[in-house]
Amino acid sequence: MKNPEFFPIGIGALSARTDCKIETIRYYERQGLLPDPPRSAGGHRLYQEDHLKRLTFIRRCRKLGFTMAQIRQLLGLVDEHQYSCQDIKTLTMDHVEEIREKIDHLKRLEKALLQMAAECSGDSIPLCPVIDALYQPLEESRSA
Amino acid sequence: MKNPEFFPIGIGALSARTDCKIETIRYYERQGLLPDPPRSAGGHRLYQEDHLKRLTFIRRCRKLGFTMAQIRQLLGLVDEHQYSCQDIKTLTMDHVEEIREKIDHLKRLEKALLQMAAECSGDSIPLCPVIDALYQPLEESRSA
DNA sequence: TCTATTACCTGTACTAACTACAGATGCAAG
DNA sequence: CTTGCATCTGTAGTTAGTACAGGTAATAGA
Repeated sequence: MKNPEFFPIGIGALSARTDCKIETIRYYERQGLLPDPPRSAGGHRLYQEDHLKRLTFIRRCRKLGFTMAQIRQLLGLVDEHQYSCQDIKTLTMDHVEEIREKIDHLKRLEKALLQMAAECSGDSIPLCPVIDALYQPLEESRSA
Repeated sequence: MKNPEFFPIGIGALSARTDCKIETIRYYERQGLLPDPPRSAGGHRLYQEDHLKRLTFIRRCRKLGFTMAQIRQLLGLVDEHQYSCQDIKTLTMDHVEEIREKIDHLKRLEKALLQMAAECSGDSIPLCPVIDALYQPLEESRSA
């Protein structure tokens, strides 16, 4: 047993166990991703194991790059007990497609920057083909 | 001549020529990337060719993924007439490095998602290894 | 039991890079 | 002169949180 602590736990303990800041937990609650937990007499949030699991799920999805809207969708399916493996796979592969597009885009940027930098002499003179290229009008892309 | 229009031009014309929304132009002005232009008697902004060039520069940098802070730095060098080719090359290659890190990160996400999705049967049963994996506690990453 | 120290509470404002709107004018053509 | 588009200012919204300020709750030690 790594954590010999018992439920319910406070927001601080939940934060420590999920690598999620306290403010972020309250933020997820406001956004409706986490249910409002019961409170102590004094108004402190008291969390059960279900909350821990759900927050773990949310955090892992975020680390995988899902947006909060996508997580909301995933949680919606799970909450309704209406999801099928196919649904989840579809959402996952949609997300993979988005990631691939981002990778493509970044690779194109990298290429363009490297091409410009390759023309730099590296001299200390106050003229630079990069600056030149960036200043050219939009319609024609600097004909050598 | 594609645009037989003469300076000074209004913000709408500048917007059309730079593929940059009017609100964005005003935003750049507030942020200090574009100098405050002279105004007409009634308070409308009047732009000269210098503004067009500078905005073109800013937009091109943004399309290449530079942040506004980085653009501010580039423009600072240019404005002071103190930049050298080496300075620009350094800034450019720093940015390339950031892009490479983003690509790496996205590739890792893609891999993780594909691994999870590969375990999906695609059946319509309400159980899914993806959901399973996402719900597992943080410390141990689901030992098969 | 008193007190000191955490832990936690709400509410607001900030981040980046815009976008969108409301409500009031300016300007140019017919 | 009026119509209608262009432009003006100022504010609020977007994403996914973070960072306070100012106050109360819970707890540990004396």
